[in-house]
Amino acid sequence: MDDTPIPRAKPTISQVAETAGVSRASVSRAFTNPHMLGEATVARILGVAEDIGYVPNRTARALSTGRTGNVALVVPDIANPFFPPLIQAAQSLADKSDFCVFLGSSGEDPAQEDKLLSRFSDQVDGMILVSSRLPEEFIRHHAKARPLVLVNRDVKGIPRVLIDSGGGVAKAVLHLADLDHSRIIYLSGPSQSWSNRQRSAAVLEGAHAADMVVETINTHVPTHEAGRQAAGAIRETGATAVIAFDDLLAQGVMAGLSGLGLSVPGDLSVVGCDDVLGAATYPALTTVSNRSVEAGEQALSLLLDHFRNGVLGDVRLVMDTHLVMRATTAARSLGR
Amino acid sequence: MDDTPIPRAKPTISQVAETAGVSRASVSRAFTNPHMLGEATVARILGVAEDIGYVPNRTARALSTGRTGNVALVVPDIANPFFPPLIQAAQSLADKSDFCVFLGSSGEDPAQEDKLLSRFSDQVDGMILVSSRLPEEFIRHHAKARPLVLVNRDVKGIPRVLIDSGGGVAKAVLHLADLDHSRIIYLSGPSQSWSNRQRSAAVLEGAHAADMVVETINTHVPTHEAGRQAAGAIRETGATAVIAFDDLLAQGVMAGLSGLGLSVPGDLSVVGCDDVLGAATYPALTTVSNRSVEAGEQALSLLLDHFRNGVLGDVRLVMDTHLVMRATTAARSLGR
DNA sequence: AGAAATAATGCAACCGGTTGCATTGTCAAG
DNA sequence: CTTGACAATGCAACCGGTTGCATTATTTCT
Repeated sequence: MDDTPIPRAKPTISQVAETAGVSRASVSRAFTNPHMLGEATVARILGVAEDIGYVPNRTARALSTGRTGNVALVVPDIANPFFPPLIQAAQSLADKSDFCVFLGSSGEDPAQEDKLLSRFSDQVDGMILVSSRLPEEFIRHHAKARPLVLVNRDVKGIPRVLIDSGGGVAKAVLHLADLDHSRIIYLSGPSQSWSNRQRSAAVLEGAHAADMVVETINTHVPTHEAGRQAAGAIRETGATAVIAFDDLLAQGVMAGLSGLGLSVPGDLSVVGCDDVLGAATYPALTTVSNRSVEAGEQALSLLLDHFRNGVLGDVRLVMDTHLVMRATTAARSLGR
Repeated sequence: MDDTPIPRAKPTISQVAETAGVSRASVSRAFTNPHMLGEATVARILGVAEDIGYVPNRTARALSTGRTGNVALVVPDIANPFFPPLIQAAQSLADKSDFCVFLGSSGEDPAQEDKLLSRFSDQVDGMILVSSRLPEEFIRHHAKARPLVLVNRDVKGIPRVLIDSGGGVAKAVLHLADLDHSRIIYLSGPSQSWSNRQRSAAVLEGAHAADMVVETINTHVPTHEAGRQAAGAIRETGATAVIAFDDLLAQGVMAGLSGLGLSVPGDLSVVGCDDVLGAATYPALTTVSNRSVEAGEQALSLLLDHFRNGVLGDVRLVMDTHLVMRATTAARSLGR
């Protein structure tokens, strides 16, 4: 005996309309504009809907209204510990306004990033692009299709939230100068990264002002492994301190240095950026504070504001940072 | 002079049809079933589409076909370092099949998780639920609406991918026994967590077999902070070793212990789980390996298979783990 | 040459909602 | 009593695609 008890198909607006004895239009309005209907009618419709388990279909609604109730969030690499708190913050805020968020990870690849944006474009009301590696014209192009907010990327005319790590990095340079270092390394991150350009500039400028000499070493992607591999090159230079693009690199460098028999901060001082590992490393990493949670919230707020209040001008939100001194920096060792 | 050069609206199938001199049906087929059309016609249509920048609308397509090309991924807490690699893996695989992924974070709250699933339900072809905290009946209910795959949750009849940390934990217990510990603590994670139940059971069982006494201390959420706060209670018990639900807790415990003037592994041995921080902590954490990347890939594969090959039975994929010995375990100190 | 099979394309309904406009019914003002 | 204003609801078109079926043109077979 075949006892399939319930037909699988989800109830639609038509079924509610029929069993409530009203038109489909009325059912629709009961959900979106209840004040257009009599109180009793609304109550009855909602009752029936509840009974048969009806819930409005977001896809159909999107097609009809052009509003999807979705936003997209694209980052270079989910697994990079800088991003999850930001993602979390944005998602949690979106949630409160009943928005769903699409997540995309570009793997630091501009072409991939572009593909993701195109895929998302017609299913979202707006997008947030974090640390975009895309050429400016591409960003502009996508911004034309949908409202778009940038994080850590500075494109004139497009709303952006910037974490100004430059300030913190400048302080780090000063700090090293105080400790008597005169030859330092900047271990660079992705060349397309706005943050990297900013940090790089801050190091160069600060060092120049303090009369130190700086050498830059490039990495392809900011990972622990890349940092480790850079350790050898760093030793070759004879520098006594290194400022890394981010904590992951810094941590890698420390691992690599230790593998070469060099101690931190005894032989070299190391400074990270983003304060992403907290005090978890040993020695505890001196680094530049991060405000990614706030950045994620701000970016999403900008988007939501835009949805509600219409157009949104040339917003440029800057949040400053500071130096978190811990245990990986020390006075230049006498031997060097 | 108003020089708005391009009309903002995206081109639709109708415009392509008109300028190519064919019906809308043909345009549709040119994209989805080109072999039904003459070669020349397909070429012409595709050409026109390219010219005017037409790209099929995913929302409209979804409404009409019932297939959305989206999947949902729900985790308890994005910021917990266990999840990002899994998310990354799943998203990256989805990407290759042209799927978009919705990400939801429940904040360890079952009600929130339920709400997210309902919101996603009608915009996705399937969902992946990682470490669900939902009561079984709720999971079954959602599984009725959409194909659903579980990770680290064992519900009969629903496809699931399980990381069997039990094996690794058992080895950890043995390891501690070898080191002469006889009183140990299990620092428990979320009570709704399948992984927690599994680990807890493995500790209890292993300890019993080795004739050790175990005490369990509960935490609300598995965070660094929670671990830190548990340090006091741990000291009170007089135990000489602790196995923590995950690395975050273990790391917190170490921080807390160190604040109390106790050293690891001198005074107490600590074992984590998930190998999420690599060797980044100091001392480097002894822990149980994690296979979250594979788990994410497997879960998504199961879903995709299901989409293509129809129904999918009672799959239960188990991946084993092992103990990664590093520096936070040592023989029981003589003084204790 | 005529019939039947086959290929290429169009017609029109459908997916599940939303919304401008028309219709009906009430009530108050003139 | 009209009549105009307003409240409550229905009609039907629309959003942008997909797809079963019908139609027409072209082969192929006997």
